[in-house]
Amino acid sequence: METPHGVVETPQFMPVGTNATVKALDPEDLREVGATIILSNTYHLALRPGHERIARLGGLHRFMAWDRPILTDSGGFQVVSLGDLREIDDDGVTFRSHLDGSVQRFTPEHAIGVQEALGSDIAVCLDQPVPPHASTRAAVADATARTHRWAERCLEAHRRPDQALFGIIQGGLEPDLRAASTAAIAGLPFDGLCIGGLAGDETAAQRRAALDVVVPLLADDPRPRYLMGLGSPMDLLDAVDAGVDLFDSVLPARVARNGTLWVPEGKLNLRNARFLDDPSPVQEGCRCRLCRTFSRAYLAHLFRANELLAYRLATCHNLTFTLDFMATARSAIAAGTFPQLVREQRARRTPIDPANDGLRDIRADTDVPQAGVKGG
RNA sequence: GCGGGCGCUGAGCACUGGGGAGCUCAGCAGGCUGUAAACCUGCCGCCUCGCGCUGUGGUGGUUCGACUCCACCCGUCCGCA
Repeated sequence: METPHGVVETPQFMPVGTNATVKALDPEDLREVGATIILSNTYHLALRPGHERIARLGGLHRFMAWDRPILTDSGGFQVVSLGDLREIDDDGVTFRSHLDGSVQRFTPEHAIGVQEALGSDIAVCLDQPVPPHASTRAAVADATARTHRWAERCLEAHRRPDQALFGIIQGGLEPDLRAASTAAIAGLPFDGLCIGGLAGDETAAQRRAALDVVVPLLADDPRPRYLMGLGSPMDLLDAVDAGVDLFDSVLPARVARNGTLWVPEGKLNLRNARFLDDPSPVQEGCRCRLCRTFSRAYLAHLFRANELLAYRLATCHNLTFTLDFMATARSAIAAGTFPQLVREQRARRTPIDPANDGLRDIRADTDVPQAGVKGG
């Protein structure tokens, strides 16, 4: 995928930097973990520090000192995540700011204007995502139709020729609505196609079923397919297998800040007492700055002491793990061994909760041979 | 020696003449998927896990009823001598 700030190999994962920062990391860290493109957020930056200010300061890339590609989310997700603070009508969304309670009006045109001011490589349409389970079919149909109308308005409003614009497919878990939404959005001259409304509380099987509706309809479509919000390794692999090119998620970074570290054998909660005397690295052989230098015992100590370094080191590790995992997938695709990789990884999925992220706690896994997914 | 404060839980602390295992921290686990998330949830006296048992320093007293009020003692802290 080519952008003004560089080429992005796919399938690819985008770390999330909502407030013009991937929490706890600086751009040098981001390069080191292997990020080639990151996501930032229209809604948050419009409220603070303000998109006009960022434009005056030279645009988002210069502002945050990140010279690689940036995709900006439209604020559509905040329609869901700030559910208590907003009202939707056909023209747009009225938010009560989560920062100061002030009233904020978001329309498709405004979302595009903000993103053009930010100067992201890829802008995204304002949409109305539907949580998979909390919605009736009528509500899904309604939100999806509105998303389509807004998509056309976003296209109409979009001016910058140096900025790509992605449309968003909705349709919930209803196969016919998904299919209709795919046709509607793919029928418009977007540069890429987002698949929204997943990565929520649906099961892995339900998500796969939805993807198996969308992707075949795009079989001859060269545009990138971007599943919004997906982030756990096994979920990513399933979605790549289904034919998705691009992902983003707060999960690896948030989970890291909250003490959970991903390793090939499972997940480690570094706040657990059992790591306090563990001199081994979080992941043997990992190239990240945590594993190169520090022990599990040290990281466990940092978390207990609420030391800021814990967040940086843990985030570096989980993002390295995730991005290397994607690199492994790309290599396997290039080598024609991707189906084997998928089989291998599926075999490792925990039998207790197949819908979980496929990472099992290694306490229950010490006698199981490792399949060994290693990136880099 | 005199005066005063305080005594239950790993620590700190609240409320209370009638139903007390209440809060914060620490501790022990779990969760987190287009970030209102360095956050949230559960547990945190004991057991056989049931709305079960025990528990407010000690001894007396007042009261129908005392963790609560009174007296003395013990411990501890502060002030004065």
